[in-house]
Amino acid sequence: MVAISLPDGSVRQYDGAVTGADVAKDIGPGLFKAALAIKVDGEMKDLYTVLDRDCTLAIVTGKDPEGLELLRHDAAHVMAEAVKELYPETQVTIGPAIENGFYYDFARSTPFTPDDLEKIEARMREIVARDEPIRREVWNRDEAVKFFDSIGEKYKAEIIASIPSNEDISLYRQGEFIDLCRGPHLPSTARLGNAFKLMKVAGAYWRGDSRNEMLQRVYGTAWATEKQLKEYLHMLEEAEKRDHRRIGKEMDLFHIQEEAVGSVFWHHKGWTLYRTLESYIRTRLEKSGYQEVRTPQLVDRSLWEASGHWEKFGENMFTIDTPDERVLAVKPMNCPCHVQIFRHGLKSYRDLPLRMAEFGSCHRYEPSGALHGIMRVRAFTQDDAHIFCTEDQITAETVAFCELLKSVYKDFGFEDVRVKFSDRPAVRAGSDEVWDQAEGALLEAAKAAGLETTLNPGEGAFYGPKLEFTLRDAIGRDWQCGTLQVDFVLPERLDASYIAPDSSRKRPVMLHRAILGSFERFIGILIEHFAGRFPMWLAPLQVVVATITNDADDYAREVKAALDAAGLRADLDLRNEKINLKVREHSLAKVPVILVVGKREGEERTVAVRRLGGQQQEVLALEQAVATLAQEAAPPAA
RNA sequence: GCCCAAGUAGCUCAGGGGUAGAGCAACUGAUUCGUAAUCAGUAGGUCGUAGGUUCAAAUCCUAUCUUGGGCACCA
Repeated sequence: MVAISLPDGSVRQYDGAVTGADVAKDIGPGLFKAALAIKVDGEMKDLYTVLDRDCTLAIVTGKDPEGLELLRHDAAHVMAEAVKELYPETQVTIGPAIENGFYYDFARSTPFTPDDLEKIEARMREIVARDEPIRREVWNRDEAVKFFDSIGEKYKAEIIASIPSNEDISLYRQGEFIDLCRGPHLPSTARLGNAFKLMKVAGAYWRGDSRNEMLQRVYGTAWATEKQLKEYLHMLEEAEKRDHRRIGKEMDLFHIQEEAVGSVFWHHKGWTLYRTLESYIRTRLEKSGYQEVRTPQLVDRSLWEASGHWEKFGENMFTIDTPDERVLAVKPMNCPCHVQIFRHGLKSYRDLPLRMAEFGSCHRYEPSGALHGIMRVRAFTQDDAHIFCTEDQITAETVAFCELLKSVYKDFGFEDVRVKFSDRPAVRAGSDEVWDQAEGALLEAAKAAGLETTLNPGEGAFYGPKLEFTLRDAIGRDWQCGTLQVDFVLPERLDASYIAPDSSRKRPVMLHRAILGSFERFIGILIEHFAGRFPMWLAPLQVVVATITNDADDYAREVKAALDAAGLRADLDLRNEKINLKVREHSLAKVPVILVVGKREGEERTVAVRRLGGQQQEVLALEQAVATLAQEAAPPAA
């Protein structure tokens, strides 16, 4: 007897061993049809796994997250099968499920064309229609290596060869195609359905190493239903509409051109946004006990040699040979310069913690392929600061920083921030005791600040662990903005010290920290986050006064003057055009407020307030409207 | 840096060996009009750059730059 407990609490008894498929069929033909796999005692298994002892069982369908992942994984396998049928000389490598879809890396001398993608996709649908059973086989490792070698799949053979030789491995066979895979898989190719689409081809290095050969990666998306697929494609279209590069152009915020690759030309509107952001964060820093400084752009190589940047970061630095035969570097970071200010004059423990902030303009020679709009550039400005403190102060300073960061993000409407904790890398400076303390303090402080962190093992800086705060852009890409790094190394290398209570000289600890990250990236994220419809306080142009007829011109000028006097960023539209056109144009330009004035408003000294996206207007007395708008336009920190 | 794709009017895009096209924007004129497109007319381009093939190149070839999507990178 085999007793199988189902998620609803019921138990089914069977005389002997059954498969998951039998149980599903037993429960109902609808469920059997939808069944993709099973979960036995919490573990994902093939639908046709034999159940010969008591267990808990859940039938997994496309509605379950695990089922969807399975579906995507199978889509990758079906794609590989299609490719092998169409282009037998191609070697297969790996093909996992990823967020929203899947990919498969192929090795072949000629790259796939967009045309090939269509053919592959069509063949995939044929394979689905063929309804090929997908079955698991267990092989001996060495035989599997031999087998894949014999059919010319040297990448597969290499993967299997890296598995310990005493382990058996599982292969999955569907039609003529056989692939190494841990599984589980769908029972047959028909279960994949047709809610998938191949998206793009891209190069990808074998085993993710740029020293290896480049493979052809084909990306696809796959869903449980056609409706979900459609929704996803629609979401991508919407995301494209809020791409910061598109909106930056539409709203006349900035541009980038060939002669200054990786650097932003800020137009007046974009620069207004930039200045608003800068002034906001400056106020926040001042209120949090930071001192703002300004350090040089060009610094002699000797300082970078002393700090270690010349050796560790040299490839990313712009350098200049001067007529007097010196070599200067355009600063890629502010930290060494900040240490110079710290070193200037004797510091006492009473001066600590010393929080030194700079809106430091930095240049880094980023690889050409890394550049991306204004999100990843070669010239950028950080809201950078270094906190010089004692080891005892690390926790308190970290908590205070996290609080400040959360509060700043909240002011922009970012509530769900991903935080990664990067711990000690293999190559590092400092003793294990120091690392224990630094990591412990950082983790404890993150917890105290109410942050949930995911571990990013071995990704810390060579001088200390770090917290990375990431925000997600319109199309799901994560961008690191804020950071906090604990550094015991630079104070040592650049000989920073303070006088302790016992009048001995001690090394301070440096906390490198940024909230926005870079203004360029953060503004890019803001543009996408708000789709260009900025809240009043950030909007480059806050109010447009639009007239209905020229009779209202004089009054409109008065209204504009009142707005100017209240410190609002306002424009005047006196053109001889219909109000419909004016409303349309300023709405498309995403101006938060349009004040419509006609003859009536002039006589009554009122304005008709029309808010972006709103259908109705509100008629207010001029003074009242200006006061209300001025209040709305105040930055959160003021 | 590597793989693929794309660069045509201010913007969005069509054209694919035989004198360069559309819509919107711009400009000119008319229209003075109550909340997302008033009408008419005019002007606008070394087809990314440099070579080559050809009687003839935006179109084919080569190189190069830039952009986009990935990969690698991101102290």
